[in-house]
Order: sequence, then C-alpha cells, then structure tokens
Amino acid sequence: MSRTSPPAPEASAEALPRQQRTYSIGELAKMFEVTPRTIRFYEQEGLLAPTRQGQKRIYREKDRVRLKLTLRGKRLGFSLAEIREVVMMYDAMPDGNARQLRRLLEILAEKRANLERQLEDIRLMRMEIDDVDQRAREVLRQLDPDA
Amino acid sequence: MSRTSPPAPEASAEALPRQQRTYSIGELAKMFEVTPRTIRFYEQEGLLAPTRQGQKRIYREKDRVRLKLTLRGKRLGFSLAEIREVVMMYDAMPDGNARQLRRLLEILAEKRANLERQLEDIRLMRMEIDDVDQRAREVLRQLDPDA
DNA sequence: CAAGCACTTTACGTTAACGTAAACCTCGTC
DNA sequence: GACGAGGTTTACGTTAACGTAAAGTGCTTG
Repeated sequence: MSRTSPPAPEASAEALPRQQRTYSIGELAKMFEVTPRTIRFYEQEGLLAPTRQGQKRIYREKDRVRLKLTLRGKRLGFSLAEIREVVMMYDAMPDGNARQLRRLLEILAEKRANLERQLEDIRLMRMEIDDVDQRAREVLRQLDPDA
Repeated sequence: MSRTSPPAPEASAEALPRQQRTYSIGELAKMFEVTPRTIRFYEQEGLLAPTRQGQKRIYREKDRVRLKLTLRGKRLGFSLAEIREVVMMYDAMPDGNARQLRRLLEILAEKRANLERQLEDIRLMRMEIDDVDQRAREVLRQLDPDA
C-alpha cells in the first residue's frame, strides 16, 4: 500500500481532482435530496450505469452529472424516456453514424422548441401570478388598512 | 321567438362578444387538442364547473380560460392539485378573509420561486443542448464533409 | 461475537392522470 | 323510424415513477 512521493490521499477523503472521486449511492442521494431507490430506478431505466465494487455500486463524476441532468429534466417536466433518449444518443455520439447524428439533431431541435414554449408559458404565468398578487394585496388593504 | 330590433344572432354563430359565447365539450377539446375525457376529468377534480343545459355541459368564456391556464400549468409540470390550489383561491378572493389572502400570497410566492428555478433550469439545459448540438455537427462534418 | 450501519435484490403497493369500453340519451335528418 | 353525430354516466384498465417492506450481505466497532 505504498506509493512514491505525495502523502497519498488514497480513496476516502478531501481534495481529489473531482474527476477521480467516487460516490456511494447514499452520498449521491443526500447530495440531490432523492432516495437511493430513485437512483436505482434510474439505473434500471438505463439512465445511469455505475460500476461495481463487489456488489456495491460505485458512481463516478460522470454518473453524478448524469443524475444532475436527469433531475433537471424532471423539474422541467420531461419524462425519463425523453431524457434517456437524449442522454443515450449523446453517449453514442463519438462513434455514431450519420443517421444517428441527424436524428440526434432533430431531437435536440424538438427539445429546444419545447423549452422556448416553456419560456413563453412561464412569462404568461408570471404575469398572471403578479396580477393575482396585486388584487390580493388590494383586497387585503381594504380589509386591514393598518398593515 | 321574436325579439325587437337587431337581426338577433341568437346562439349559434359568428361574432358574439366572446363573453357570451358558449362552447360544447367537443369544441373545447378540439380547440386545445385534448380529449373530452380530459375535460371531464378536470371538472371532477374541481378545476372546471360548467353549467348544464339539460344534461349537456355548457362552457363559458371563464371555463375556457381556466382550461387554458390548467393546460399551461401542466406543460410547466405542475400537478392538477397545485393548479387547483391557486385557481380555487383566486375564485375565493373577492370574499376571502385575511388569512386566506395571506395564504394565497404565500402560495403565489412559492409558485414564483418555482418558476424562477425553472428559468434557470431552462437556461442551463439550453446551453447543454447547444453544446451537444455543436459537437454533433462537428462529428457530422468529419464524416460527411460535403453537406 | 453481537449489533449496527450501509448496502443489496426481489417483489408487491401506490398515486396521478388520464384511456377505453359499454350502455344509454337526444337531437336533426334521410 | 332508423340512424349517425355528439353528448352522458359508470367503471375498470393502464402507465410512469417511484414507495415500502422483507430478507440477505459485509464491514467495523464496542
């Protein structure tokens, strides 16, 4: 268990370059405020592919990023299937044939269009919320002028 | 069935002030590209409350707007329960007591915060999509320089 | 070595948001 | 008066995305 020069901060602790760091399922779960079950489920759905150390799952930086992207997608209302579609094609990119790549570009365009519509939806919903907010405050002022 | 002066464009057709227009469930369904079942379901969940003409549901402008807001909420990933929460309080506003109104303001603040996070999510996801898009195009150029 | 974590697999349960099917009205029209 | 187009209720089915429970593995710690 001896290397050569540096104090050898082997596996457990502090300031690893983050590219070599690994995570347990529990760590990731806390980190993103989800349950281990959720993470295993995402693996089962083909969104994550951690390696194993014996029986235990070992997550690398890549897996962490994937999980982050997945959860972000979820917050935006995408289904796991949609998310997988992009993520898998992304991985298949380097050796992807032209058809696959064009298909990927199509999907990306779709997603982008989707996002644009969501932006518009958010804009409108914001206005309505502001409106309701205004009215509510006014009614409150009437009821309770000293506040 | 006779009135007095104007040609009496009674119920069916063209240029009603839109405030008096009514819609059948089928009309609304096509208008928003959902099924009647969905609309009935939303009613059952307390999001719509059309009047009846005999047995048939009659939707007014107000109902149309509600449906629109509901679907917009859905596109943004809100649950029907969340949507109902806001919509119902909005309706209860005029005669709402102060507690209700403050509660409404709280909920609105939550929703707004939610929207802000979504905006950030969209921003990030856009960047990633753009990135993937770039890479895909590059790989394509390598493969197929004459396109 | 027992006890306690953190992890594993397997499997059945649950909730939201509709889909789908059956069986029944009620018009205008051929 | 049969019929087709729309509407209705009732009820069971389906899918996604996990939750929950049971039973086992492996380490390290008093």
